Amino acid sequence: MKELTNQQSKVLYCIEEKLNQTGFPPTRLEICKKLGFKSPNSAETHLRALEKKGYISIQGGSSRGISIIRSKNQNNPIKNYYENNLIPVVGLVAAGSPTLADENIEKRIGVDTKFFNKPVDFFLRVKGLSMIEAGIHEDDLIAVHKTKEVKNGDLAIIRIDDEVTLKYFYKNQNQLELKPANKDFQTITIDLSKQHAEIEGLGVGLIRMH
Amino acid sequence: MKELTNQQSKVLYCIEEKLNQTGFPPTRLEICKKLGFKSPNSAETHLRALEKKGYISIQGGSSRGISIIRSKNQNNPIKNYYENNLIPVVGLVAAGSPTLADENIEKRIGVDTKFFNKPVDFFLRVKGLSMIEAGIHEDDLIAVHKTKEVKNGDLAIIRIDDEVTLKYFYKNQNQLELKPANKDFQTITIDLSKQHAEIEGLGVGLIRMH
DNA sequence: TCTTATACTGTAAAAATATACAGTATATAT
DNA sequence: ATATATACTGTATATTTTTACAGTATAAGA
Repeated sequence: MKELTNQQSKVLYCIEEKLNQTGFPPTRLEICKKLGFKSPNSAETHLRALEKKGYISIQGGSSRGISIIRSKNQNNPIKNYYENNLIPVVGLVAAGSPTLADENIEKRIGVDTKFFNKPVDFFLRVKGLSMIEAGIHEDDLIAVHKTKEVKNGDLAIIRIDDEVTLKYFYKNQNQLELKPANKDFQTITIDLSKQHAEIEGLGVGLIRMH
Repeated sequence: MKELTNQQSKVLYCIEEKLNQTGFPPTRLEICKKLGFKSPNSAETHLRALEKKGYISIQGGSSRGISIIRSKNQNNPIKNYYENNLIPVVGLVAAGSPTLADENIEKRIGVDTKFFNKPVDFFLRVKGLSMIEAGIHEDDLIAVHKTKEVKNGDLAIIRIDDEVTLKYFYKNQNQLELKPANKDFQTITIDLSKQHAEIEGLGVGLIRMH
């Protein structure tokens, strides 16, 4: 299904909301009022876009003739929610691998996988203060996208033997540098011809609970 | 609940059917066509009777403004889903109030309200660097729990006139101190007997997208 | 008997609504 | 370079829709 723009999502939500509140869909003008548009045509064009992308159908010549199209795996939002959104939280123990094996999963949390810019495969609980100058605190959760494609300067999750670490990634030929964001910590330098390092993934987000 | 006549039941069923088929209620004329009436007033009077007996409510001045009144315990899973999981993100503009008015909502994101330790009412997008030493960066999202109950040292969202700010909260009698987490910024001191400050809520979490 | 509710037809006007058309502007893809 | 999609304002009009009013008729209750 084609992705919606921010504005299109708002219009779709506006329709859902009106349906939930009143049992009937909004008019163009009601959408405008709700979202601050000044021309009924603003609503109209968004509705046409939503129709084109298959999210709604519009019955021409009828007032409020908007139907939300619910595809098969969409029609049970609660089931869908739990299947798609309970992401595991993995504790980063001193010498442990961040695998998704059950014994490493602290809990699961309800976050949309598509919430961050890249899909989230798991969350990693941060230990230590090595990244504090990057605003990454102890016990923060780092949203990790599993990938081997990590560029220089990226926040990466790297495993060296059984030790997992979260650092800035820099690589030149066979030399791998893992830089902390804390003056009190030293850069880890690895000669890849002598020692193996596994790229576990990319840090694509952060969640903190106060 | 008052009993319905045969014809009134037919009209009520006609509304249900239309809702199931299209997602929006019928017009007077559509009811007439379905039930064989020749005057829109036939439908009108039946609708008034249904309203009087408490089966539907009619929103005057609106097309298709018919809502079927359902007993309280009938839970609506879709409504429930959206209430629980699509949390608004509010942009913290330089001089703006973090209200949930639609024009201030950037978008909505799929996060369980119960995910943080306290329920999240909205997310606030951080502007500026005044809290950077607390690991709060520009464009981070602060999960806000709407409350007036804020203790000294808490991360609070405070509105002074139209200006909204995120700071550490300290209060002694009439003196309110809002402390930044950045050496380059100064503590805001407010004499509450002279100036009003509104507690908008408590920061209960943080989300960052890389 | 008189009122009230039900159950309709028929007409008309006011109000709500959809929708086309003419613009402006920006971003992205081809 | 030229389309195409997005994201709007603003105006106008045809159509849809509500809703009031004027009737007719039957049945039930006070």
